[in-house]
Amino acid sequence: MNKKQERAAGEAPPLRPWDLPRFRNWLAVARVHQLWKKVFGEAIAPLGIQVAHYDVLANIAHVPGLTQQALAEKLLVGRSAMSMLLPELERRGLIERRPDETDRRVRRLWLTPQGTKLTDEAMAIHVARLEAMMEVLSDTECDAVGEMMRRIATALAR
Amino acid sequence: MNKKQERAAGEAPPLRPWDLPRFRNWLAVARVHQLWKKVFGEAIAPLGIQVAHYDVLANIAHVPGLTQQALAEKLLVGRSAMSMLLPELERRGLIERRPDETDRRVRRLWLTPQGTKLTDEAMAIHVARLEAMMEVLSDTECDAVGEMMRRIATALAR
DNA sequence: ACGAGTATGTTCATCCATGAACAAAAAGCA
DNA sequence: TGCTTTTTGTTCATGGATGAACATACTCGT
Repeated sequence: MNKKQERAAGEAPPLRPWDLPRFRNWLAVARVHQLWKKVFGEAIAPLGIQVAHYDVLANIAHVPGLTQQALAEKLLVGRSAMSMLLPELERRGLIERRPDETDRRVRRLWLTPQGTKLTDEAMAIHVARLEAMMEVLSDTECDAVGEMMRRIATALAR
Repeated sequence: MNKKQERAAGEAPPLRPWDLPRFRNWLAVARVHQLWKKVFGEAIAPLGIQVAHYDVLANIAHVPGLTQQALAEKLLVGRSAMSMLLPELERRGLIERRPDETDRRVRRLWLTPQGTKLTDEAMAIHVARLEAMMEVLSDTECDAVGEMMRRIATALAR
């Protein structure tokens, strides 16, 4: 007997994502990503910052003198989000926005000593938690995941 | 010569996430997830729904009669988010909220015929896009990713 | 059966992110 | 040089998600 409900002739049965093995696998990816954001957010909350703040600080630490535009692209958010977020970090003395010397439109981002200190602490928490999470994968497994994800990313951004 | 900046003796050099291979690999995971959400959101926009709506509809299609609580847990959001979202879907005639017969607190969720039709269309788009995205992985590769992600998820939810 | 504790759903104030509209500055082009 | 187009950043109205406080209803232990 057919487990599916009756359906008029010629009408294709609806495709359900849960029927596909690929979907179940993708679901696991999405779930891990969501869980990580929650776990990491709670881990850095004691420092008085949120994940969005950390992403900004860490990227400035990685590429000092970044422009707001470049930062927004890295973070896959709109420029306006930076215009809302950065003044807060500046007010708290964590970052500095200095005008570019040749292009008067752009404001380049730098960490203050205080911001550097906080970012170092946050990054330490970050790497510790990340290592703990990825501990269940061997190095080769982890690299394999990264390689496949990069393959997917380039396919998606076509 | 040491590329790192001078540092007082006894002070550990700060750990930067970008130094770790595992971080680069994880970054690829996060990037793919963000990209997917954007791409899929644009794909179902013509149907007049957003990803959050789709997640609700698809989960009701998968488990008809779901409670709001169970749905919120599946989606990793708070119960209040459902209280805000579901009335809108009900107003548009896509879902129905019927009280449970024995427990008068819970409201169980069902798709209307109209909602079923829309969800079928959305799920078709979903699986098509998903297959297109995962096309660059072989079946065994895809399964391997899923298995590793499930391993990480259980480690995270400890 | 009674009361304390627990579970479900709603409301509300608040916070973030978005995207359109805008101003200022730079780049391209005749 | 002038004029248009593009780029960078800001402002603002909007919408979505959150978590605390609340009301209602169920459960468990006695």
